[in-house]
Amino acid sequence: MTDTITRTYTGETETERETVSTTRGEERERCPECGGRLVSDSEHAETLCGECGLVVEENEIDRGPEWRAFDAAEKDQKSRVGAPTTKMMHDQGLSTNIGWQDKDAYGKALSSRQRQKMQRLRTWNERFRTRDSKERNLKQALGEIDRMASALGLPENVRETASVIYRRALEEDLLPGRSIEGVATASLYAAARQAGTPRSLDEISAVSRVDKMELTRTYRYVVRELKLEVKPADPEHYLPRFVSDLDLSDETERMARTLLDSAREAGVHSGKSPVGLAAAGVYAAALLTNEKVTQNEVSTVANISEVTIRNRYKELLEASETAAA
DNA sequence: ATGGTTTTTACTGCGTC
DNA sequence: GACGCGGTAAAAACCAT
Repeated sequence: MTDTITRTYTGETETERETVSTTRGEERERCPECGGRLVSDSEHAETLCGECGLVVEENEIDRGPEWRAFDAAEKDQKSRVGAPTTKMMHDQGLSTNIGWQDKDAYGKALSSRQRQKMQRLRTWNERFRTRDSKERNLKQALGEIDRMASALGLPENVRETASVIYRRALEEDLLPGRSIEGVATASLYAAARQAGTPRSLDEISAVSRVDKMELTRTYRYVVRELKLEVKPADPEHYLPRFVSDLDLSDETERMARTLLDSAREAGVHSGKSPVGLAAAGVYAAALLTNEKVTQNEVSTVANISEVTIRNRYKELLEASETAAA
C-alpha cells in the first residue's frame, strides 16, 4: 500500500484509469483533443471546440419549431407531418408498413383479389425492408438490446444510446468475427454506464446470451475501436437502486452520498470495486440513520460479499471521521 | 507467465434476541 | 440455538508488467 496508487480498477469496468485525484464532472464541456471550451453551433447542429475547431458532436436534433404559423392557412402551408425518427428501429422508424388487417382505408373488408394482392405486397415489403445483411443484422441486434434493457429496467434513452453505439460498430465493420449478441450486449453495457445508470457485468450477462468472458472482451474491443469515453463507474450511481431495493429512506441515501464523497477525498476509492463501495456506503449510512439492514441483505442486492462490505464500510467511516475533524 | 492487489470462500468466536 | 457481526487465512479473480 503506497501513496501513489495508480492501479486501474476494471473488475467491474474495464478500461479506465482511476487515480486518487479524481476530478469530478464537467469534462464533458472540454475538448478531448486540446481541452478547450466547447461551443455549440446550432445552425449546423454541431458542437465544436472553440480552440481547435474539432467537431465533437454532429447531427444534433433541434426539437424546436422551425417557424411560427400565424393563421390556419399559414399553418397548412408550413406544417409537416411524420412521426419522429428514432435510432431504436433499424430503419429509424421511417419505413412504410402495410397493415395486417385486410381492411381498406374506410375500414371495410377487402375483396379476396385485393387480399391476395396485399399479401404479396406484404411479403415483398418485408423482403425489401430487411434486404441486405446489415439491415437484418441491425434488426436482430436492436431487438436484443430492447429485450435486455427492459429486463434490466433501463430507461429508453439508454436503449437509444446503445442503439447508436451498435450502429456505429456496424458501420465501422467491427462485427466480423464477433457475435451480434456480444456486440449488442457490450453496447448496452457501455450505454448504461454512459447514462449514469450502470449495471454490473454480472447483471448484464445474466440477461444476455453471451457469457461474461466474451462480454468483457467485446466490450473492451468496442470501446477501444469506437473511442468511446466511458468514465469509471461512480459508486453513487448505484445508490438509488440499492436504497430502493432495500426499502431505505432518502435520508440514508443522502448520508451514503456524503460518506462516499468524503471517502473520495480521502482517496479510498482507488482501485476498489465501485459496487462494493456503494454497498458499503448504503450499509454504513443505514447504521448512522438507525435503520435496520443486515450485511447479508445488502450483499444480496449488491451481489457483493459480506466481507467486502465490512472492509469497505470501516474505511468509509474512518474517512468520514478524519474529514469531520 | 508473473506478481501484486482485491474479492471471495470458509470457518471461528462473540454477543444478543 | 439462530442470527448478526467481526475477524482471519487461504483461494480465486483480476489487472499490469
